[in-house]
Amino acid sequence: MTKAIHDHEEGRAQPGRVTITALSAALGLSKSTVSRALNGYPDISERTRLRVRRGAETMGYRPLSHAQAIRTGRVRALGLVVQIGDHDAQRPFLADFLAGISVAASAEGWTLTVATADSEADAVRTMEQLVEDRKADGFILPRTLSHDARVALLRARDVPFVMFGRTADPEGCAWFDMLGEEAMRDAVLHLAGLGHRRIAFVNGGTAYNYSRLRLQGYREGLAQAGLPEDLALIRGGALNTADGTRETLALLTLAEPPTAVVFAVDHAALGLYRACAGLGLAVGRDVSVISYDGVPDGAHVEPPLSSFTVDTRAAGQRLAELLIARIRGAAPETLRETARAAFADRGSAGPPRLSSEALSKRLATATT
Amino acid sequence: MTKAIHDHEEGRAQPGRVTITALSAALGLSKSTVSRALNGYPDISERTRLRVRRGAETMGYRPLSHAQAIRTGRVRALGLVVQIGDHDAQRPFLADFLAGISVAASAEGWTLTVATADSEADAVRTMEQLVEDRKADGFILPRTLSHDARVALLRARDVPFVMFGRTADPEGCAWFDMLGEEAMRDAVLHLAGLGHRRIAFVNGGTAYNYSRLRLQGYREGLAQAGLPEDLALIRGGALNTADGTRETLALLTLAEPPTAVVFAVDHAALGLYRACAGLGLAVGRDVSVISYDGVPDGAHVEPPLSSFTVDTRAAGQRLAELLIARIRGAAPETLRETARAAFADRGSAGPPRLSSEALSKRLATATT
DNA sequence: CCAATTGCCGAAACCGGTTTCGGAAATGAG
DNA sequence: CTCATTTCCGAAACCGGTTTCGGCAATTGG
Repeated sequence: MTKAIHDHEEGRAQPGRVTITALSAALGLSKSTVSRALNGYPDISERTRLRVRRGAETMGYRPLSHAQAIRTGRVRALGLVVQIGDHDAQRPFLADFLAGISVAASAEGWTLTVATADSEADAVRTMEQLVEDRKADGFILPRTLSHDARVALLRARDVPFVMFGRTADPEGCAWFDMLGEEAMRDAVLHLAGLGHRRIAFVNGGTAYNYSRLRLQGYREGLAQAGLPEDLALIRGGALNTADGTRETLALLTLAEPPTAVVFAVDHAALGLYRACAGLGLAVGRDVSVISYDGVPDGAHVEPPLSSFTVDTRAAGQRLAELLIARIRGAAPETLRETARAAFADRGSAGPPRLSSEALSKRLATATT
Repeated sequence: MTKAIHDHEEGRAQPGRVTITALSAALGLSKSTVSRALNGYPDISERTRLRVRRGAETMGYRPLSHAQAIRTGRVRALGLVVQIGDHDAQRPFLADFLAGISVAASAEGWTLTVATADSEADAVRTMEQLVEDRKADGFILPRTLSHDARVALLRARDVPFVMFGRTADPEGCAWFDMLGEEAMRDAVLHLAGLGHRRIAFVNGGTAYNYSRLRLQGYREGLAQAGLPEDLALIRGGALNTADGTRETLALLTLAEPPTAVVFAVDHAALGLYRACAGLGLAVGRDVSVISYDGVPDGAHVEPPLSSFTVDTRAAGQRLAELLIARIRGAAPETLRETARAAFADRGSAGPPRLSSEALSKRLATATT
């Protein structure tokens, strides 16, 4: 009679599960002793602790995280809010990123709660919900902005988080990041070493913090190579192939066009291929290009795109490990790591066949 | 003194949260009455139920799912185990798929628990863990196989699930699926209508259930167009661009090559572009192609790939809705839906410029 | 040798919900 | 008007854990 509207066959405790009560009974101990033994309280003798551990092992006892959560407030879940349509470059990485997080999380018995959002404001709202409903104990923040509303929220609410990327104000922030600036610097040095004198730079989205750093790396490279900085050769806001094509055309129609271009984003670099194809230029010979990300598509163009590749899976894994440490109480200052991107030299960068002047002349005749 | 090893500042009930006890006190009712009122029990008067609803609304009461779960066994979370490295085609869809699921789930106050696996066996193990730890109340199964170990597990454990795709044995299965067979049939009819007489088919992975259906659709198209079936024109196992290039070359070097090719998978179809480029053939003129999936990359080749596009986001959304209904007790037989893929005619399929014989002859001269 | 600690564990309260059970009041039948 | 049903709600048990509190035994200090 007294029955919920939506009734399934559920509701009763499942038979197989061994609870802490069953375990304590089997061991002849009280629930509280078992609980404290397993959670590392100091007022349990080493002998008992060991006995409890072994008993739990053999009986296959696994505490239900949501039963623990009711008292502790922690559900042993990491949170990730993915911003959709943010920019296309994010997508190919997602599966690998998730794989890395998932592997690190499950190694510690944690899980991953994923939500999506279609704007930064929406992301903040979504995270707020997840925190409110205690669906995650902390968050991984991909694509950190220079001034990030998500960081502000989490700081205010005192929710643990780890950024994939660094930020302007490091106060209370933990992070893992790739050294994009070093990659850009090395790209310039590599091209300069091949003999290029006019090396352009096409940056990604300006709001992202990485853009600032990569531009800085490009400049550092020029300086170390003893090359002058030409503002006409620095462009930005290129996130996808169409953007890349546009920026390439703008660069090549300059009075003194570059003979090599460094891109901050692979997908934009792929646009250079299309621009060159339209102009009858050979990539890697007439125009050289080096980029950053290591997207799979880059291997399928001709010549394959030379790029600093990021191990997204490893990044996800490390981020999850850092976040778990953070949730367990480690100070954010001790949880800051960076890694280098590996240069995959695949042939899109070679010695300049034409000088800037010759290139300019050839383009003038080609387009008329 | 008595303190856990890893102590953060957490542990106490957060101040802002309004519990069911607080709500019931404010209403002058008992906890049990409030609980039953909100959960639709019939032994609560309509007047009281309304009063409770309003009170909950104004006080901002939101039950903690994990507190409910301790008794009900349900955590209001959907589960998704993504198979990594399964095949590349899956990746670009992932973000949209997640977005769809996420949106439908959060509309009902549910969340999404994601894990990854690198094989089917691993996926089964992972799902078992999630069920065991009650991290998900049910699962969405992407990429259904004809004989799926995941289905066997979930059936045995009586865990609700919904498939993205159909399966050989529909017993107890709910699903949402795209009518790939109709798309393949229509592709053949479209090409036949343009004048093509020799139309090849390159299928995807044979283990997937969709492959069986799409092949069937191709055959149906031939039959309806009154064209003979030539086994030499039917190939399979092409999942990525390299596969597609290989299969295209195999087809074009036949004594009687096809003038048009239908692909079951966009990424494989992109391989045809590379094969044609190598052979000096113009896609859409010398060789026509129609494919299936609607991946973004298809829009960036020349001419853009004509493809039956799948609205992955909508699929994810519908799947989540179906799964929630299933978890709430709806019979699986009532939760089976299909949708058509929309044909995006972008120019890679045109009337045959060369006959099969002429094409063969031209290829013979080109390669020597 | 006695008092004060210390080490170790059990009893019980608690977390925030759900569900069972029983009883008072209202309703209907005779 | 009485008695049997309903209708509707409260008290209390319960879910599976964690944490507080207190007590007994063994140790230490003087």
